[in-house]
Amino acid sequence: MGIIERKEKEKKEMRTFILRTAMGLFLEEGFDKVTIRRIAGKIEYSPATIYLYFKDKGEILLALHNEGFDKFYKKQRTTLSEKDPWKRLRKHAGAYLSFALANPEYYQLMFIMRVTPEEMEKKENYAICLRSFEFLKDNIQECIEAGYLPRADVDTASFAFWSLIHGMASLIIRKRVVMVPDDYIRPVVEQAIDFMMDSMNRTA
Amino acid sequence: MGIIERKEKEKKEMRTFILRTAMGLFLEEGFDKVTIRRIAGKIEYSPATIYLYFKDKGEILLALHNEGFDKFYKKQRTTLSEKDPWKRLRKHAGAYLSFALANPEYYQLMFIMRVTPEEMEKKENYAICLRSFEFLKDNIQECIEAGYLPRADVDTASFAFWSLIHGMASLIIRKRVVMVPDDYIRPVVEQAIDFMMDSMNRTA
Amino acid sequence: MGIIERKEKEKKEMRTFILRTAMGLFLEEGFDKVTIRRIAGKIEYSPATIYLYFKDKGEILLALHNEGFDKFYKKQRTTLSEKDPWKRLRKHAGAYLSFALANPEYYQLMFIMRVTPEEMEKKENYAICLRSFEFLKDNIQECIEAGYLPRADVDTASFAFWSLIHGMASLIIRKRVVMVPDDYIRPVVEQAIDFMMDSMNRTA
Amino acid sequence: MGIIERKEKEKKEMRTFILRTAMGLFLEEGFDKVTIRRIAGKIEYSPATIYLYFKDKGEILLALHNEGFDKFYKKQRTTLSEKDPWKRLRKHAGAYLSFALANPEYYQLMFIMRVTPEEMEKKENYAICLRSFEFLKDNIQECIEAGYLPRADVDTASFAFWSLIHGMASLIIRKRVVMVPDDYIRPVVEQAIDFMMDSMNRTA
DNA sequence: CATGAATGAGAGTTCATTCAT
DNA sequence: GATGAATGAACTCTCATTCAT
Repeated sequence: MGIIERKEKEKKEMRTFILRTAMGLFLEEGFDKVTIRRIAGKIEYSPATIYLYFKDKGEILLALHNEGFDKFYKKQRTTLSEKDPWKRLRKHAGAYLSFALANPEYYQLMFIMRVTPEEMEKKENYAICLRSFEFLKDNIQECIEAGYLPRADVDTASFAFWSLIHGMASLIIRKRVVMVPDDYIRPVVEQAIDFMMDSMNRTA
Repeated sequence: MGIIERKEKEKKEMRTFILRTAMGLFLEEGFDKVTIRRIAGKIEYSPATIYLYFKDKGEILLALHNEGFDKFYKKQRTTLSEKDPWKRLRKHAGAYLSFALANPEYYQLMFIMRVTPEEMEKKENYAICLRSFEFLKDNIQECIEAGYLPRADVDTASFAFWSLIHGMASLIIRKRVVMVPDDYIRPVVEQAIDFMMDSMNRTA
Repeated sequence: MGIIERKEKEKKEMRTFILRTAMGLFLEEGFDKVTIRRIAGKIEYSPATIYLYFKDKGEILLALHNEGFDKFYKKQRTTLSEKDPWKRLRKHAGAYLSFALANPEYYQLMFIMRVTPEEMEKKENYAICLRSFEFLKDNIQECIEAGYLPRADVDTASFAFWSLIHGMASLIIRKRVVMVPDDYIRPVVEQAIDFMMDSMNRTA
Repeated sequence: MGIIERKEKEKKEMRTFILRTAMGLFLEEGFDKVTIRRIAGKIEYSPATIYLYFKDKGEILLALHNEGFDKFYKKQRTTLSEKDPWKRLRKHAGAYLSFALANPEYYQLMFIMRVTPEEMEKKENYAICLRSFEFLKDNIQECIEAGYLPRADVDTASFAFWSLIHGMASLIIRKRVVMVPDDYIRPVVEQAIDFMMDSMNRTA
């Protein structure tokens, strides 16, 4: 079935093309400049064409959202090179923030944007999100097993840890850290992580 | 001049009425349904009337933003009844989250919404934001002075603490805590705070 | 009837105040920024107050139009100091253009702005306009009688002369003389007048 | 590609349709009744449709402005059939006024309307205007070379001549020639031209 | 005399989406 | 598969004007 396969491949390529363009707009002009018309204009197709590849605008955003989680998960997995779970967790925190600050548009789609009840109540949509959370939780579980984080409950610690780093990421992305000049933000972040992790690790 | 006073009062009431209505729309339908027309429609006035009370849409949002910070600051100050700084900090965290979860629309305007460079980056606008942060910082400074949080730097600890609680609040408001059923969220939050605070407090 | 007189005087003063303010807006911000609201705002009265002194916006513009003609007529009469009718006509041309270029807003109201059929079909409105035209015509009549402008018909010559200077004034005011840099316009104007007048005066 | 051609033709026709409608409104109701909505209403399309053919309102006005200059230039060139430059100049004056009085809306756009600094002061926009002026200037240059207009400077004479005929045209269009009944205006105009041209031509 | 309050009408513009071709 | 053409429904905002007080 070479023909069918090729057709499918072409369809995928077009979808990718559209997504790349949408992302470009996102980056260059901000969220509310991502409109069907603008995407169509940029790829030099008609707006109607977009609808051959995506049901509606929401589907485009969802695809980007999922794409973001894929990229993110890949980034998370790079921490696996570190064998010591505690050091790995530290690395994880750094990688999380690097991802968020380097890809703020993805990060917004993934963790900040309002989700409509319908969209996100479907399991298939947040499964991808859970996968990343589970990855973090596994790391924390290992830390507990290795004796770091004495007395910590894995669910509680995971939620707390995630909240901490998401809190930093989202405050920075949404420009609420007005008390720190832009150039100093990264060191401040690192210190905050170190402080919190030192605190949590009673064995230190 | 009773008349003048009454007129002023009425004007204020109308402003309040508009703000309340905007807030209602915010809650019921989400941010981008908050339009001048819809507000006008809901209060059964003409759109033009809104402009008698507010310069433009930005002014309405800014007013709500500031209103939010006022309410928030009041809530923060209720913690002052607790004299022990460490217990007060714990109370502070609880109050923060209570405010955020009880007033998610305010919270979004205050800490989550994208800010346009011009409008909200003016010092007069984030002064009100800084005031709340300073309040937290003072609490943490007192904790340090009282011997809690040994070796913590006040700026680092303040940023970390804020990030932690903002992280929880914003993940919940934006419905990203899919792994916890709604009814269990509050206890999970409390446990996470306890876990983190216990960790930080080496004297415990 | 001192009271009635004073009342009338006050009414006139207010009208004048409004007109001055309207003219100021005209000058500073251009024609379409002259709105009832803006005038009211500038004089720190309510828009409704304006309507106590003027029937509607048209009446304000008409008043300014007439005011312009008064100023203009005064300027025209300054040429009377010149006894030789030909020299006086030359002076007249210069004075006309000086007025137009120094008071472009008045000039627009007087000679360029579209007039609604109703407004201008009333004799009382263009009587003031005719007066100025008659003044020019008288000057030209005297030129003819003095032997300048041989064979010229006074009506034809008056219309031609007026057209010439109005043409220059309006082209300049409406920025159509793109081939001449702003600084050179006045000399070009003077040369054009001299050229035309020399031509017309066969006795020269 | 017959299809593409036809599509292009249809697009052009629609643009023309819109322009014609705008022009109709201009004539019937005056400049400030020319709104996107009214145009749309008249052609029984939605306002949004207009934007498929024109970027914005300015583009429509600019198109009409340029269209006017094209028509005008064509009219100017009809004078070339006259070989004697002096007779041709006389014909030019007549053609100018005929154009202005037969197409007052075009004339207003071209020579009377206020131009916004940005839009119309761009060279590409007044190039078309200069072309027409140059055509007049060439005619006058030839007159000078042929011995008419002795001692006239070509720039001065061109500006003076243009001012004269524009003066007549704009005074008539803007209804300032209240001293002449409408039916007599054309003859008055012709006499004025004759008078002025006779005057200028010392060889007569 | 003055005005606060209100509005109907309307401006230009943009969007997601549809559908016949 | 692709699109040109179209639109309904919004949007923010401004204006001249009215009228009860």
